Amino acid sequence: MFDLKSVTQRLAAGQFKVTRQRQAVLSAIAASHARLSAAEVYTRARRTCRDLGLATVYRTLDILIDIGAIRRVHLDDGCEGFAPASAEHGHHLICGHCHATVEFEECDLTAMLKRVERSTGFKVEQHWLELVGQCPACQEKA
Amino acid sequence: MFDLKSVTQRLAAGQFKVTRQRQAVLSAIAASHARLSAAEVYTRARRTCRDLGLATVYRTLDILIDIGAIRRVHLDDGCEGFAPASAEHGHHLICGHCHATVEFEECDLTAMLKRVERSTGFKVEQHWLELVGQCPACQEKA
DNA sequence: GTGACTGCAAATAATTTGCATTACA
DNA sequence: TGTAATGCAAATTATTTGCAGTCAC
Repeated sequence: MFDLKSVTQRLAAGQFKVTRQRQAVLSAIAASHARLSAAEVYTRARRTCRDLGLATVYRTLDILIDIGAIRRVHLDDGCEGFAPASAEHGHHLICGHCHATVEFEECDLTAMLKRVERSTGFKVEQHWLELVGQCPACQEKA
Repeated sequence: MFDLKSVTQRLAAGQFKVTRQRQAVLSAIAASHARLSAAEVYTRARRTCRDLGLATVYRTLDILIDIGAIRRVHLDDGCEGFAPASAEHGHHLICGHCHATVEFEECDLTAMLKRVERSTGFKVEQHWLELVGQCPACQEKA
């Protein structure tokens, strides 16, 4: 689970210090249930921590990815965004409208991967899967 | 199929002019069987067309995506790359070592998507899938 | 001929790095 | 207290845009 306490513990368990800035970044991501760009994380985290620098946000995001607390997602404009990662192996489903983000674990590509491996001779090592759609709330509004 | 002739025709069929520069970009991508970054396309296409500008490469790549001749892929460093797109609906399998790229069409996520839709309430509209592995040649070398 | 296309250089945007200072453990 | 972490500003990298000249049709 992505909850503040457990992530803070994981930070401390690593060789990482739990600073005011890191907590602010963490809370901003935890509070938002959408994928955020680095700039968005910066803006939100700054509400809690006035003197936060953008460089620190980038540095913190890297660490959070390292310890598996968040995951990179691909944005439509080519840049990268970040979303909380609860599951060990999960993927993200993102609302194309409001960017609400849900994580799902049911990802059984095994059969497909086998077939692709057989037909191409490649050995598949990792996969990158992201779904875009419309969340319940945005469906109602439409 | 991604073959020079058909893409050239598709260019002409649209309102696009078939210029020396566009042909160079096209040939560079066709010749390489790997995904390329914009800078790599530039370097390669320049061998054929000495006075090619990087801006033109970007402009051309956009057009090629529009007419469905190539597809964006996600690079490990966060930037974007480009790979030939033969099939209407295909995905890419990329060698993590030499970047050789193969397109595959066997992508039946239907069952999985149904399940995800049911459990999340989202309506899935598009999916982004990319596989990374090791190509036959690189497996032998290892 | 003429409007789309181009190169170049300058503008923007996204991210990273260097370094003197601060603050967690 | 010692060292990792920080803010800021400058550096780097990726991409886009403006514009005068050029070329495909």
